[in-house]
Amino acid sequence: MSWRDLMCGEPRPEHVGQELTLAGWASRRRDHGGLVFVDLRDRSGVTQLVVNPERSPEAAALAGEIRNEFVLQARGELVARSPETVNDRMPTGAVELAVDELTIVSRSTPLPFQLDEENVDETLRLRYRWLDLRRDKLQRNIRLRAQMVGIIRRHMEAGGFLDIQTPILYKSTPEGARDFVVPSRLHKGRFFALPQSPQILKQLTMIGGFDRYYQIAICFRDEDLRADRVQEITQLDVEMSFPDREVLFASMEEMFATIWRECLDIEISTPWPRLTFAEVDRRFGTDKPDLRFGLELEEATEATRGSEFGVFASADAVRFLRAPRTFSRAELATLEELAKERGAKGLAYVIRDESGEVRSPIAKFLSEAELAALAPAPGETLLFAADDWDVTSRVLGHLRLHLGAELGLIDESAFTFAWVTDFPMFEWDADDERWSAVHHPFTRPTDEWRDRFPEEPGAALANAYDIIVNGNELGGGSFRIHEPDLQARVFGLLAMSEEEQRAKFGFLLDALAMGAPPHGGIALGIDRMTMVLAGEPNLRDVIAFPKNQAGLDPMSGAPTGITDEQLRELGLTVVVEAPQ
RNA sequence: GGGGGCGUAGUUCAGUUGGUUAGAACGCCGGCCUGUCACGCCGGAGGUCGCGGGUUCGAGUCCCGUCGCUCCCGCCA
Repeated sequence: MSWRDLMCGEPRPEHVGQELTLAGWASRRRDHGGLVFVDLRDRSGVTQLVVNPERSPEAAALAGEIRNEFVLQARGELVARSPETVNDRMPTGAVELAVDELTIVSRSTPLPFQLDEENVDETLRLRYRWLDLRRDKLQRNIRLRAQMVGIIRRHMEAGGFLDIQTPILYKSTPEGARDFVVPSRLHKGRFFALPQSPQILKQLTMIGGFDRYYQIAICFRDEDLRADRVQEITQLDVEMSFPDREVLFASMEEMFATIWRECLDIEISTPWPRLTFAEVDRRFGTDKPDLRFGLELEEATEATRGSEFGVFASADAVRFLRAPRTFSRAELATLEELAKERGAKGLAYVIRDESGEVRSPIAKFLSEAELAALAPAPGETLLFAADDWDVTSRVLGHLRLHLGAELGLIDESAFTFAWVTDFPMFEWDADDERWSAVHHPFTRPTDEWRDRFPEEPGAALANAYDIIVNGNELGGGSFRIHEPDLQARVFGLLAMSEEEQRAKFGFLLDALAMGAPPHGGIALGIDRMTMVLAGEPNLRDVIAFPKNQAGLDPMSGAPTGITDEQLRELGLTVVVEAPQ
């Protein structure tokens, strides 16, 4: 006898009259004393079993023992339900299995939480993840992810990209995020690092002659977590030799269009808009703007240069949002809190109410000319940030998102993709008093800046790009440096001595010196893509076995201590006592 | 490293200005029930109110500390 003839979600009227065996979990039992109904569930759906003592006394006797999440196998005849008992809410609601033979394959202890309960404490869900995974939402998310990965692989293979694996045990490059390190038993006192990205290795595959590479790679970063950030992320890593930006962009756009079409039945329009970093920073105050709504930042630095309001007159930048309504005192206080959270010292505002009256604590400082330049229309509120440019971007960019949601400006059904290009090469690290790479130190400057980036590092632009959608960054990439002298100059600007360059990246410089083709690529976050695709606010709900926000696994207890014997073998001493 | 929120039955929650024996729903256990589909009805068990200390005649409730989770800031080339 076969294990089952159909999945639980499959029986339809055309199967009526067939003898079938179904197997799955008892998601619900309704015991009428005589008749017993069981909702039998597997990954495909649910079919109702009817156990009738007149049809099978043995099955009826056993049915009384069924509890939630028992695994059952049932053989019987698929019958049509009488019209008044058809359940329109389920796909299999017109039929049911009249059970002749029932087997309790596997029993379950009472569950720590119910599978149809919402808002169950996440720690509990993670501890019993095998149960959590049976819930509809997790089933849907994990399946969606697998479907998406399948599409990605087919797309990359069709484009001639070769799937090449790179090592998980690799070299620590303490630049950027903190490394996860792994001690070496064979070489005591030495450590591998888990890759933060296969960046250098994929460049080496180009130098190694595979001119199109892709990999679905796991990358590790030992940093604190967030709802949308975990320590091990899965990314689609792509690299090509003799790269053509149009080819790469078009390929990615087509891939996303296919994913959205096949997974959501949604057509996304291509090609996507391309915006420079300078433009999105100016208009939206962020490098990953949500383009589903307007409410763009406006600038008043010049208009208020001579203002009697000292804060405006002396600030590097005075910028504002023009919100299409008025706010109460309490609402303004909330907005000011949000602004201060992002580093603002305060939040000045100008309200012109419907009657044309201007209400503002700073109105008395503003001249007629200044007010005229700002031009608040009746029913509008202007919200100001005055500080250095980056602070005004951060504050107003954040307020813009808050107001977009609050004022209902966002079309929740829309997916607005875009490319952001021309990122700065470098940013000044005030703590370390040196330049650091915005993207990574292998990123190529634009042709315009190729030879003169050291003259004005803060203004130099990189040939780098990000994919954004609805305020999320899904990934980014760049063209890389393939000339050893240019690479050494960039390392040099990053305050890396020649010895340091040799120690950390000597092998890359050597490789670049032996016939490196021009190359470039992109990396996309699979987890975040799934999150956007599934409409999930929490990254952990699109990962089968995630860790919690503290980076712990409540299911297995990892990370755990290791035995003294293991420590001895590794040549390690632990100086911190692990808590119980 | 810092800030906000939460912590009461197996689960999700309620619990008034501090006041009798801490409640509800679901789940669990027992019983009844042949057309339910969140089945229904009757009965029952189940609590160190996260933990420690304090104030008080009296603390789930107020105060202090601590632990855990979660969200955010820093951090994440």
